[in-house]
Amino acid sequence: MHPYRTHTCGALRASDVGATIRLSGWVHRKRDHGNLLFVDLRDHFGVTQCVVDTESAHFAALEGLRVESVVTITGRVVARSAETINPKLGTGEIEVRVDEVTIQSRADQVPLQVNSDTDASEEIRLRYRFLDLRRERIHRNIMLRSQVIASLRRRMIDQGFTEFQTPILTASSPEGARDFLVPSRLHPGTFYALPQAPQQFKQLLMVAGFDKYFQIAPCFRDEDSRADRSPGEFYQLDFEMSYVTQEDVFQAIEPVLHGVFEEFAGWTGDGRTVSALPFPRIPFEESMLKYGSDKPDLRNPLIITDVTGVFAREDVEFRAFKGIIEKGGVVRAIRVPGVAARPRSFFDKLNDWAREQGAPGLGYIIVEGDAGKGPIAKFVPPAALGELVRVAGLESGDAIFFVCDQKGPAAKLAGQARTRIGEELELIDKSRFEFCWIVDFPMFELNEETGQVDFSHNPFSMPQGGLDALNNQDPLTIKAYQYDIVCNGVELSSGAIRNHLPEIMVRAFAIAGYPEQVLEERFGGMLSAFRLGAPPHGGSAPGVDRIVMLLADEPNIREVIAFPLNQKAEDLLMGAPAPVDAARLREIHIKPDLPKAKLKPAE
RNA sequence: GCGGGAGUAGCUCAGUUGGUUAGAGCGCCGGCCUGUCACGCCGGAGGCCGCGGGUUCAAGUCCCGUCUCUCGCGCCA
Repeated sequence: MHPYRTHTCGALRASDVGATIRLSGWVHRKRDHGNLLFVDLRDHFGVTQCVVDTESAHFAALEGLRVESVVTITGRVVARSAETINPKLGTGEIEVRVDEVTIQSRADQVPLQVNSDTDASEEIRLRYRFLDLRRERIHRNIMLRSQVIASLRRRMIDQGFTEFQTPILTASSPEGARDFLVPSRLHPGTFYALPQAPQQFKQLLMVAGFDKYFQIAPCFRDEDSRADRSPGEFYQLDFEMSYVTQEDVFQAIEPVLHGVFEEFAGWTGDGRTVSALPFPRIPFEESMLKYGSDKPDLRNPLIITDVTGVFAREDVEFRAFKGIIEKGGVVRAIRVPGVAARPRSFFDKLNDWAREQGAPGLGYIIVEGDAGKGPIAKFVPPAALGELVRVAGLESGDAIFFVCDQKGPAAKLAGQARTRIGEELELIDKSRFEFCWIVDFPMFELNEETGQVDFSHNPFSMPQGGLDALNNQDPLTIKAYQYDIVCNGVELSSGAIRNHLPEIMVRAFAIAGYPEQVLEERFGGMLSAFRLGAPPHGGSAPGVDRIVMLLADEPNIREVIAFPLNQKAEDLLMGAPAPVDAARLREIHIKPDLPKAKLKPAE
């Protein structure tokens, strides 16, 4: 017989009754009845109940074992009597009578409870991640992650993509985040950068003629974390295609994402559905207006409208808004159906929330019949109210909330209010995955601080209208072939049709204030490639961690990463980052210059 | 860098207006229990109340400082 096991802890069924078998696993839980002891033995595959009584020489050995110890149990499979069958367990029709016990590993008292839903603190969980990963929920998440990646890979290959590897030790890429740097030993004073994305390499692969590239690519960015953004490193389904239009890119990747979400929508067991193909394409401007965001959650039925015209009317004398409108501001409104009967506290709470966001408040009008009610209704005479009702599509019983500010901040606050109200009223249907493409991003934007025109996103996107637009159009009106894919308010990726023409690149960089020399210095490799025959190409890179997070229905990205860094980008289990010997530092020509307060003694 | 929340037993948390010896659940240790499956019952150990200072007759509780964790903003596709 195999020294460790003949079956896994999830395998035994009624048909195995009578067999002599061997199992190995962790002691999940013990139920000690004095002369009768039940041990739930757990491994990756499941749980099996093992039974031993005082007749057995092994009773004491098992009784004295703490949970999470590892044992090998040899015994006979017996059927459970009808009333002791456990339907919650796959192996619930049987149990194992213990004949022999080998203790493989004794566990001390555990710092977090593996067999319980009681949540431990983030710090404890990360310090003892190997224990945390034994727990059912996160164990399942990591398995989901593996299956999602396998599915993505299979679907990409089926679509005719080829998987490549690109360097980890490389030079800075143009993504705009802070690089992780690796000092060079052979070239004193110089550094590699870890890739923020394989951006330039995948474009070079297109120039090299490989046509359809993909990679489950590790990406590194030295930026602070968020609940949906892991610090340091993350994975993207990075892909790129040659001789494609924007629409070709959408049609290539949509079925992959749709397919994966369909495949795993049932993972949480609550009947989730995926929006139909093709996913809606929403221009950036429209998204900012209607949803107040470039990553709208389409499960939220609330829509924002522009009602600047109403408050600009001569018969409306609401000075607070008028003053802002005269300085070029706008009024955005959110129609919220059927909340007229809500208590005053509902409106006050939203007003307080808006103040916390730094706004003067969240004005509103409640529509009842032909009349408007609420603090600012008195400034809006019947004719103006009529226009408001028409513009915003109001019905009796609705409320309409107002945000007034300059265009950018107004859109943003209205978007936040839309989300807030949607959550408050539980309007967001958690059983849906709603995808959309956001298209026509602006190529340039005005830098608020410097007043200069700057790239608004990836500088390597192709401007719509090409060189002609760059030469003859107001830069701030030029759109790019740049797009994001969004699901349930989560930005899964951005992508673009790339700019493969050096003369357009030179002109675009000139508009953003970079002389040709800078372009040559930083991206000379790509430029020279584009001067030796480059195909038109484009692609995108959906975030794998976020896809898994959505499918696992987890609010935090760390729940779908086996060994995540904490919020301060530390690995508490491995002890990273850590100081290194002076000798190692000399070798790589580094002399630390530490701020005094941050000096920590090397342990 | 900035703002919100938190830090009390191995873990998760409660702790009233400042007032005896700081509690609960789970875990741990011991005892009882032959059909449990979150087994049950009895008993016990375990606390620098994050750390430092202050106010007070008296501080887990109030004040100041500081550290740590966490969520968000800035930053970042």
